[in-house]
Amino acid sequence: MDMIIRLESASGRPLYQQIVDQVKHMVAAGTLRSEDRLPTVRELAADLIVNPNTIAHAYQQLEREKVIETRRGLGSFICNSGSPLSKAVRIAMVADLIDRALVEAHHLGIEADGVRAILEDRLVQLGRSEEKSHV
Amino acid sequence: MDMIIRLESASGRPLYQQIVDQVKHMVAAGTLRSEDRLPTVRELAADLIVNPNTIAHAYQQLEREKVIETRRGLGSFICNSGSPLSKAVRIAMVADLIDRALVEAHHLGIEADGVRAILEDRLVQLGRSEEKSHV
Amino acid sequence: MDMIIRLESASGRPLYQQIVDQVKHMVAAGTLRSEDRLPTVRELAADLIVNPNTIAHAYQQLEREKVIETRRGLGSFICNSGSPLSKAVRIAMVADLIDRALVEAHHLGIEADGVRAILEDRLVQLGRSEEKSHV
Amino acid sequence: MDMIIRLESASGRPLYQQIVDQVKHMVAAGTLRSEDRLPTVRELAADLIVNPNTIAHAYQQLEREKVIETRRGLGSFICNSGSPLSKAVRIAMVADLIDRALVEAHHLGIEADGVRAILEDRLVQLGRSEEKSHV
DNA sequence: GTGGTCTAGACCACA
DNA sequence: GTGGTCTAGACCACG
Repeated sequence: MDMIIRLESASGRPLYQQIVDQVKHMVAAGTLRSEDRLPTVRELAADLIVNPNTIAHAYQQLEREKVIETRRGLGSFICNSGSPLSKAVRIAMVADLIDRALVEAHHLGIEADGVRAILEDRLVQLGRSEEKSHV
Repeated sequence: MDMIIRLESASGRPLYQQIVDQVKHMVAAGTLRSEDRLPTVRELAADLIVNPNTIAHAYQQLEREKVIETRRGLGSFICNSGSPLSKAVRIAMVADLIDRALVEAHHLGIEADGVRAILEDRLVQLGRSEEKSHV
Repeated sequence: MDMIIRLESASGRPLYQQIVDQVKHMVAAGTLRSEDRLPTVRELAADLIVNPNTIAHAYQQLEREKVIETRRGLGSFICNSGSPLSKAVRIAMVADLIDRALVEAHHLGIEADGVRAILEDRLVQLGRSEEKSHV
Repeated sequence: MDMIIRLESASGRPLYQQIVDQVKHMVAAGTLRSEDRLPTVRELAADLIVNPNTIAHAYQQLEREKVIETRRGLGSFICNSGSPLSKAVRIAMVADLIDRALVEAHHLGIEADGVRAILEDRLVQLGRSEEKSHV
């Protein structure tokens, strides 16, 4: 199975960050599971046609966030260990992201109920993408 | 009334982006309303003790997003936009931000109910800052 | 004032890690205080005769650990914000380091009281180096 | 009796180093005593499911540190060393490790009394693992 | 001028 | 063969 990552070099978002985002998304969606092995740094670099250092940077950030663990000489693997951050910090991080979504929603003319509906929809989508990957 | 903006030079988020965020936040909360006049670039630069270029950059972005309108020789004013984007596009933009929050929440060990609770909390916070502005 | 860092390229310990260690040591000892400005990446690179990327790597790690904060376009500054890690994790980290010291002490024939004495001595030294820097 | 070693492939710490640490820990705790025989390289490699080279590397380092002694054709044995280093050097080595713990503790917001408490706790833990080995 | 990102390519430790 | 470290040098966003 290939891990499918799609980079947009024009997006302004750093390449390594796009990789981090997409791996985290796949883990949250269940497409990648605990103990799954990621492509090696060199493989993914060749696949995405970017410098191996860029991939290494992304993998190191994923490891710092405890999304993956790297076993020397073997490769990198998804792990599901809990975040070492304090609960208050974790909630603040999510609250900040929710805040941004709410402000943006207001400017786009989407009210509270609309945001609630979108939230429920995305929760379902994230859950279902797991089933999709088994079809 | 002064427009109160608080910058964190350490947040990693660019200063101009923080200004954009906070102006949009104030509009979302009702602290700023259509036709309200913003401080001039120079005034705000002196107030926040930052480079005027930084303020100008922020105002330009706000104008691009149709949050404010600059009238030659008169200053910048909040305009009630009415987003020109289609409903589907607008929902997709908010859904994308919600998605990021959900992915992050998953990795921080915060489940669906936790995110719902945070959403309700932030909705209340946004509402309250509106009430404060009515005092 | 120069920030004095001494690298041993033969020590096996990565250069960037040696820089991180020494900055943290100086902060703990009071030689560097909140709001003190660090040399720029390029300055320190020229000073230590290493690649600027190596310094940048060290500074980024210090920022992740909330030892310094970097203000875009201005430089890096010592900050004294608390660790975002949960208390249990923080205690475990220190306990692990203490454990290593205890095991090493045993193999070197130093018993519990000896280690306690060394601890008290180092506590005093760390405190005093602050006074020394003011002479 | 088997020598129980538990490796964490995710810890970042090299496997061979973890083996060295744990053997030294067992000697410090009294679980292993002078003249005790260690498993052969092949036995331990099979037991831990790692490359024999890794075990050999660990044993070589233990021998360099005079923790074990390899007797041709007989195997490896714990030796009660008696470090050849001068007292001043030995104290300096432990002091350096304590220093690192203190610097880390400072940055994690753990004060002197907290470190003292952790030290006493770890001393008790080391002692208890010795008692367990007497059962 | 400041740090951040990315490329290219070398060397080393580890398994 | 795997990732980690370091060098060298380019380009860009930010202030």
